[in-house]
Amino acid sequence: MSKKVNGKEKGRLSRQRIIEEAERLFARQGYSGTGLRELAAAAGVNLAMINYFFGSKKQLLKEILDGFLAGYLEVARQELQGDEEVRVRLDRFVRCAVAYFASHRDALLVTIAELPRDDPEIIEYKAAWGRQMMEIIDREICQPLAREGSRRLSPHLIGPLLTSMMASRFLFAPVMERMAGGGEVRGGREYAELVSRIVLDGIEGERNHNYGSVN
Amino acid sequence: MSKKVNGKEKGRLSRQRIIEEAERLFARQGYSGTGLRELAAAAGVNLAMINYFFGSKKQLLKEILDGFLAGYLEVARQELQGDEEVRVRLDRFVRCAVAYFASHRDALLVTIAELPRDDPEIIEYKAAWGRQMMEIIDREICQPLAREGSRRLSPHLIGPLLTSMMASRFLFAPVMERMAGGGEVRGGREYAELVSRIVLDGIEGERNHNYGSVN
DNA sequence: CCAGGTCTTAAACAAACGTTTAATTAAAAC
DNA sequence: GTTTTAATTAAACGTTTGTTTAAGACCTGG
Repeated sequence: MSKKVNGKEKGRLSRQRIIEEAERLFARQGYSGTGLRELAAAAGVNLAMINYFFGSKKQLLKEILDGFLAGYLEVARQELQGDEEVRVRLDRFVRCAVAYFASHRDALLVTIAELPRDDPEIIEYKAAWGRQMMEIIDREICQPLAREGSRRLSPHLIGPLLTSMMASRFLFAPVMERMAGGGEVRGGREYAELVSRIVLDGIEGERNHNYGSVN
Repeated sequence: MSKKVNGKEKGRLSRQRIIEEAERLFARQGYSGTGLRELAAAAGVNLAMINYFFGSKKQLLKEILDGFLAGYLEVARQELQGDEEVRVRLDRFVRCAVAYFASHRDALLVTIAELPRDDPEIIEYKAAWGRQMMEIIDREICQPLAREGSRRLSPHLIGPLLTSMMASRFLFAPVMERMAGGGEVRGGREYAELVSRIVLDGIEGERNHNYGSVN
């Protein structure tokens, strides 16, 4: 162990290690299901360090959620806006967001599992993030699509829908891995392509569109 | 309060009330975040009744997961098989599954939030359910589509994808409700239609399919 | 009426929980 | 070299946790 750090960095490293282990444990056992003693042991720090750095367990959770959601929002901003047509930007966004999810898998799982929780300390801040996300999706996807003549889509439905699609693989991964004959964790590349294709053209993908109306 | 039940039914009613309140509380506070005393108070029963009926807290969770997943599997079996073309059956399945999710909202949230947990007592049983689900989806969707000439789809990707799409609205609902200017819980009918349309034809829906290849 | 099963209760158990305190070490600043 | 500041430690705080126990209430079948 490299205990000989420059001094000033020592605390920062402990702090970082706590966050990383918290994401790992919260994803596997849940936020409430993970004790601070177990977390401290996994991170190799003293129990009191967690409250020293973050003030409380809930504040640590907030920091994890904030870090992940801010990064996701950043991806949406960067990939969804531009002069290209909606299809191109949507395809780019899906690929980048899936890649972002893959590299922040634990934080993603923590965020999704804590989404439905109605803790008053956290829900309002999640709503604030949601408002920004809806704004981007409405401006860059829904409005352009409506201008092209497609039916008007509500960003409040499309936003969660897109996010859930891109996250589905990671959400189900623990179960899939336990299933025989499949589920080995392959590169997320082809998965991103599948999601993009379905979002753009449906499950049959760029063919067979000459069916009559259904129902 | 109708305390005057036929006698033999009394226990069954208490048991039922415990399950209902457990779904409600687990959905809002998480499984680990809900204490048995709080649950007992909400259900109007004595603390010891929970262990009397279910043996342990984890067994109660298992029963909730099992009830929901069995119902979901039943919907998939009933709506996905038949002689109609894939599009028709998929459309029907999406509408029925969304309706099922809507009427079992709390159990759905509990199930999704507990999906990534790797508790050895539960994960193997979740995997058993997943295997049955993958079997149905492969037989009724992936294979017929491949026969029609579409690209071969992996049920291990399509299954979680479909489920996540149909669940997205309910998963994000607590956050959406807190957001201003939208998110009022409207009937799931138009939401089911949106999901079905995207699955079948993509986000632009039944038009504008004459774009060139992307990227 | 009484025996037998189901259901309900209050009380206690050890263990684990999140948080706080006070004392100590180590590096930085002056 | 001394003062400040940041990082780390062990120990204890009072609650709350899931579970168990033993006794009592209730209704049912004989």
